[in-house]
This record gives sequence, C-alpha cells and structure tokens, in this order.
Amino acid sequence: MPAIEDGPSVPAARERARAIPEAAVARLAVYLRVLSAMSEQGVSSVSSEELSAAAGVNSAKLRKDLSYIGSYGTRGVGYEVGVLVDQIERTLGLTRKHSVAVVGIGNLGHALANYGGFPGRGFPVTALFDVDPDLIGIPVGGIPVHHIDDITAVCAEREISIGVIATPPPAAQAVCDRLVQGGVECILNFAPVVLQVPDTVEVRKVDLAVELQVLSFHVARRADQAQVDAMADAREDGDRTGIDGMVVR
Amino acid sequence: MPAIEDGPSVPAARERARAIPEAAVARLAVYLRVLSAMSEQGVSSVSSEELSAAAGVNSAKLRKDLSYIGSYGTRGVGYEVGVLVDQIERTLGLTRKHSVAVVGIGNLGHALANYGGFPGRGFPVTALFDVDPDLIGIPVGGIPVHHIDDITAVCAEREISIGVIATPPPAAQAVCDRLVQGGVECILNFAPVVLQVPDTVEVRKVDLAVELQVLSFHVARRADQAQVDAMADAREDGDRTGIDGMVVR
DNA sequence: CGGACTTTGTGCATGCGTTCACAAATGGCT
DNA sequence: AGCCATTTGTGAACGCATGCACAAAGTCCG
Ligand SMILES: NC(=O)c1ccc[n+]([C@@H]2O[C@H](COP(=O)([O-])OP(=O)(O)OC[C@H]3O[C@@H](n4cnc5c(N)ncnc54)[C@H](O)[C@@H]3O)[C@@H](O)[C@H]2O)c1
Ligand SMILES: NC(=O)c1ccc[n+]([C@@H]2O[C@H](COP(=O)([O-])OP(=O)(O)OC[C@H]3O[C@@H](n4cnc5c(N)ncnc54)[C@H](O)[C@@H]3O)[C@@H](O)[C@H]2O)c1
Repeated sequence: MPAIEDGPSVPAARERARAIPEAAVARLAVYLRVLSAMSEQGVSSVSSEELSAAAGVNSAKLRKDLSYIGSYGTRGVGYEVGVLVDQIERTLGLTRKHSVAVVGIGNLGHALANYGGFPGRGFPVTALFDVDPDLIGIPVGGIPVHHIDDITAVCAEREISIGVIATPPPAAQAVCDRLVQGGVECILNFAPVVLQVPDTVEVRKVDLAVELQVLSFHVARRADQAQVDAMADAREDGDRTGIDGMVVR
Repeated sequence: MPAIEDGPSVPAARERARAIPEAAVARLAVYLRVLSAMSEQGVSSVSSEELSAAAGVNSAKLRKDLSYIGSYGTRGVGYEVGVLVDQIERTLGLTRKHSVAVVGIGNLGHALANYGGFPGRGFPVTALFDVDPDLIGIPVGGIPVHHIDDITAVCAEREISIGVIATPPPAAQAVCDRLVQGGVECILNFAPVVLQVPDTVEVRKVDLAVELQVLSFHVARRADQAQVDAMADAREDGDRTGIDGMVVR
C-alpha cells in the first residue's frame, strides 16, 4: 500500500466538493433559507431535529445532507447557525455574485424584474431584453430594457452568469442559443419547451403546466382510491351499493 | 392457505391505476404537450425514438413511462398520436376540469391571472383573492378580485380544486389553511415557506430562489473541476503554471 | 472527575428509478 | 405464405436516494 500515492483511487482533499447528490443540493438551499431566518431572529444554535422540522424533512436526511459538506456540528449540542450558513453558502457558490439577465419582459418577465427577493440573495438582475420596440429603453424594476440583438454583447460585458427565459415558447430556443453565445453558463427556462444546449451549460426549467397536471393526477388517483375503498367496504358489508355508473374495476 | 383470498398480498386488477412513479407522472405531462403539438401539425403516428428525442429523454425511459399507463403502441410501427393523447389525459385526470384560484394578486399573481396557457389546458382560473382594498373588485385577466375573507365560501361554491399561493411568505400558511378549509385538494405554492397541511392535501412548490441556487452550485462545481483539471494537467506537463490568481484556461 | 444524557455522523439495508438488452409482436416485401 | 426489418414492452441489473439504528463524541451536572 503506497503511502503518498494520489491516483483516482484516493479522493483528495480538493475533491471534497463533489459527489453531493442533486436532490441534496436543492434541500441545502432550503436549509439555508430557514437558517438565515433563524439567524435574523437571533437564534444561534439549532439541533438537527429542530432544523429538519422547520425545513419539512426527516432529521436523518438532514444530517446526511449536512454531512456531504463536512462535519460542522457538535455532538450532544447541535449546529451553530452562523457556521452552517457560511458553509452552505460556500458550497452553493454564493460567495460570488451571480448576475442575472431576464429575456422576454411580458407578464412574467415584469414580475421577475420587479421581484426584490433575488438581489437580496446574491442574484442581482442586471439586464433585461425584449424584441418589442415599445419596451426598449423603458425601465422595469429600475433597469432599462435592451433589444434582444444586443444580448450577446451585453451578457459578455456584464458577466451575466444566469439567463432567465420568459419569452413565448417559439422564441425560446433562439434566445437560448444567443445567451449561450454570450457566455451564459446557466439558464432558467419558463417557456414550455425542451431546450437544446451544449453540455457545458446547465438548464433548469420551471413548468407550471406540468405542476398543475401532476396535481391533477393526484386528485384523480385520490378519487379512484376513494372508489376502491368504497367498493371494498360495500363488499365487506355484504355487497350492496354499487358506485353508480362508474365501474372502476 | 385459502385459495381465493384477496388480502394485501394479491395486487388486484383494480389496483392497476396506482403505482406510477411520481417522476414518470411529471414526464407524462411533458409527453402530452409534445404529442398535442404534433397532433396539431397533423402528425398521426410517432415512434418512441422520435417522441423521446422531442421530449428530451432517452427512449427506454419513454417506453417504460408509457407502459405504466398500458400498451397502446404497435410493434414495428410506433404509437398513434391521438390514442396516446387520450390515454395520458385520462391518466392525469384531465378529462375533468380543474378550477384554479389564485391568492395574492401582486406581481406574480397578475402574471398568473393574465396567462392564457392555463385555461387552454383545462385549468380555468375562476377566482382571485387579495387583502389589498385597492384591488378588491378590480378585474384582472377578466376576473374580479375577491377579498380574502370570502375565500372559504367562494372556493366551496365554485368547486375550486387547485389553489395557487402568490402572497408574501408570512401570509402563506394562513392562506393555505383557509384554502384547505374551503375544500381545496391541491396547492401550488410560490411563497418560499414550508407549508403544513393535512395529508389529504397535495402540495407542490415552485421555489425560484432554490432554482437559482442550484444553478449557482453547478457553476461553482464546474469552476472547481476546471481547477482540478488544470492542476492535473500542470502536473502531467511537469508542473509549470500554478493555480495562483485564477487560471481559467 | 466520572457517569449519564444528548445529539451527531454514518454504515447498512431497503426501495425507487433508470438503463440495458432482448424476446415478442407486427407490418411489409418477395 | 414465409421471412426480414422494425419497434414495442418488460425482466433484470444497476445505481442513487432514503430511512433506520447505533456507535462515537461531546456536554453537563453532581
Ligand atoms: N405568465 C405566466 O404566469 C406564465 C405561466 C407559465 C408559463 N409561462 C410561460 O412564460 C413565458 C412568458 O409568459 P408571459 O405570460 O410573460 O408572456 P407574454 O406574452 O406576456 O410576454 C412575452 C414577452 O416576450 C417578448 N418576446 C417575444 N419574442 C421574443 C424574442 N425573440 N426575444 C425576446 N423577447 C421576445 C414579447 O415581446 C413579450 O414581451 C411563456 O413561454 C409562457 O408559456 C408564463
Ligand atoms: N415576483 C416574482 O417574480 C417572484 C419570484 C419568486 C417568488 N416569488 C414569491 O411569490 C410571492 C408573491 O410575490 P410578488 O412579487 O407577487 O409579491 P407582491 O408583494 O407583489 O404581491 C403580494 C400580494 O399578496 C397580497 N397579500 C398580502 N397578504 C395577503 C393575504 N394575507 N391574503 C391575500 N393576499 C395577500 C398583497 O396585497 C399583494 O397584492 C412571494 O412569496 C414571493 O416570495 C415571487
């Protein structure tokens, strides 16, 4: 067994950062919000039980998630809020500012541009784009709207790292391509289309229609289950009432 | 051992409907959108390869997802678009209309109320609520805003099945409680808080801050990886350039 | 100072979801 | 009619995520 070998078999210290499950990353962001709120209220210490309850997860999962970023707790006591905030921020890359550009200043784009929650969390919205001539130059949320043709130049100049697409679906892919060309590394897509990007670019989508349909599915499932239960009850009782016209089988 | 026993050990035929993985349900909604678009363009038949490419997934996954809802394809040929559309709609419970109420008609609430994509897909927005006296009675997207105090009555009366929360975070839990009291079965929550609900109610959340932070994480990870690669290269090359002041390469 | 109590961190088992790979089914072609 | 090319549907293997349960580590108190 060689002592100072450092091939791929030895996870070196600098490799510490990887291997955090995607699902855990999303939860870390939630923990961070809860912890920040606690910090503001003067809470300085928290146990995994308390924190997990506030974040809506089970405490074993929380501890495992935190273990991915290191051991910052004190056994028998809990975690120091400030320490966790710092470590999660570091892990999520929030020590650096990430400038955001919003493309498509319609209903949704306006809401995003006016939203105060982003700048406050290290994501300043620094550029807006649209094609509508009536919008160009008009300030929205304090920032003037640029023409979409300037997108590559402006993104490069202002070091935009995140592009938000809020255009109608047919325009989304073209907008995406131009954002990528402007050096944008990440895209948050609100248009209901599947974007094609080089694999150096990270895409996340927010699809409200899908969310509603998943909810709809659960309503239907619940209704079916209620029918099944009713039938089971009926059978137990000696099979009397059918479920009106609908036989689920 | 009784022969015709039907305890939990025998998954009966009527149990068919359940057991669709949550992740698959969300993808079915995506397939449905792609299929609808194809249908409108007059495409009547599609293979798993084509459909999966359009939906941005791998074809084995697509076929497995479709297999959860039944066998509607023809081997050697593919799927009939119309049939798939019908079957997915049935599975997702879209044969029934799901009335939507939006609570909190601020930046985001306005955008949602004005959005034409929901009614077109079987999710008519039929009620809006806010506390702001200046908004009450004003029509937004053609629907008058009601006072939040009427929420329970109006939800019950209009058979609202989905409630959308777009209020500031501190108000979200109270609004949620009142929606549940009004008989709402599902909630889509835009406020960055963890909602407490009885387990008869389904909640999905859309959390933009989390989305941005996950993207931020990937930027950071990529940057770290670039450094690691650079170091590895440097070592291989005989160790020349250090990491010093940010060598991006 | 020592022992009881609390809470973390994690090895392990379990379950869910993804991917592979191929037999079965079907249509078309000769 | 029979065979070939194609594409579905799914069993099985794999890998990732979740949850359990407990040893390790630390605090606090007497
Ligand atoms: N409004 C919502 O609540 C909502 C909900 C779910 C999804 N969406 C999706 O979000 C997107 C935007 O929705 P919206 O309601 O804000 O639409 P909208 O029509 O109000 O706004 C779209 C804006 O994009 C601009 N635009 C069009 N083509 C462009 C281009 N090539 N480059 C730059 N800008 C361009 C238009 O000028 C307009 O200002 C759509 O894809 C929609 O499906 C919106
Ligand atoms: N605007 C965005 O782009 C955006 C992005 C991410 C998250 N969010 C979240 O969505 C929510 C809404 O954001 P927004 O920008 O529209 O805020 P907003 O302040 O513009 O609107 C909030 C609305 O809710 C109403 N309201 C307040 N208390 C209420 C109550 N108890 N009952 C009913 N209505 C009440 C207010 O009168 C106001 O009209 C917030 O929780 C915010 O964090 C918004």
